[in-house]
Amino acid sequence: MQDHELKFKDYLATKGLKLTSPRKHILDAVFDLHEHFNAEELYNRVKSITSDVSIATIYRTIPLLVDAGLVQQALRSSGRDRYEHIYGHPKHIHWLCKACGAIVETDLNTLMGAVREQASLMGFRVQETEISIMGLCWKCIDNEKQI
Amino acid sequence: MQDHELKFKDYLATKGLKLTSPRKHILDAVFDLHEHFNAEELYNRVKSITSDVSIATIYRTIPLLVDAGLVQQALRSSGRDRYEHIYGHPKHIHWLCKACGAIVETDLNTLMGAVREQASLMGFRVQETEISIMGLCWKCIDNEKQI
DNA sequence: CCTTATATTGAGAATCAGTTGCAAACTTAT
DNA sequence: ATAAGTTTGCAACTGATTCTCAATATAAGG
Ligand SMILES: [Mn+2]
Ligand SMILES: [Mn+2]
Ligand SMILES: [Zn+2]
Ligand SMILES: [Zn+2]
Repeated sequence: MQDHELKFKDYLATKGLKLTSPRKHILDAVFDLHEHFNAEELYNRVKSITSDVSIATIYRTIPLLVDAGLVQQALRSSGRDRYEHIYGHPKHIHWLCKACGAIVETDLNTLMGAVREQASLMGFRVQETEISIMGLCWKCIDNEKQI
Repeated sequence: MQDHELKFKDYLATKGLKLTSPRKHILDAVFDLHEHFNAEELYNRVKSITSDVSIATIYRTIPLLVDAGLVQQALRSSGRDRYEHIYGHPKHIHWLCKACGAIVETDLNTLMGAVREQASLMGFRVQETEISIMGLCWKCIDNEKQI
């Protein structure tokens, strides 16, 4: 059994819930997917493996995965909530290019020092940070110059 | 005429649009309101001054204000898009307490140095930054201790 | 003023992501 | 096997936002 499967099972146990087959398939799909995803994309991914799911169960399972610390919300895009798996991944910053839509991720560590400093100053206990920076990626800046 | 009204009018002019009475009332309400607001809250605020608006016009005007650089999206909360006026305000970080829902704002400058450094390393041209930090405020940490 | 072209508005209908009620199917513990 | 509690798919629902459309308003030109 994989690490994240164990963690999900443990989490479910503490809530008196069970690791069922649909939940297992959803979990697998989430960790197979190395991009941000929305509920429907996740649904399609799971369906391509097994018919053993409904979109309702997708919507019901995502909050469980988030609460278990396996998934976090990512940048909402075109009116839909998006997510990404995080267990075993370092926290990161999202850089969104407004021209081409590319999302680049970078490490959060350098910024976290500054965040922690400000947090301790105001007595705030940080649980989650979401840092999104929008602008232009180097490719789109290059294109712009050529015009 | 106030500064932001001029700016809105200029923006509208460049788009061949007009500064009408409903738009003026909405703009005023936005800059009277010194908190984050959603469409309905803004609607109620405008209605308390004049009956000269509909919720449809609120929804139609918000994107104009955003595009004009007078308003920006803030943390979405309980399924509704939230906004805040920004013209003349420094960019800031949002600290959201997950226990009591309080939103504290702090200056962005200390963090911006680190952001810029990382940006120049990757050749990214920053246009907007959204930094949201979720956790517990000092009041809620205090309460927790007493339990 | 009058005319015309264009922009704007409110009202209500439509959309659509996400949620929920429910009855059938499962699980797990007696 | 029985009972108690959990899960699921389906379809109906919800509610924020968007869209349609007919009626008004606006601005420019004559
Ligand atoms: Mn990511
Ligand atoms: Mn703010
Ligand atoms: Zn780009
Ligand atoms: Zn608090």
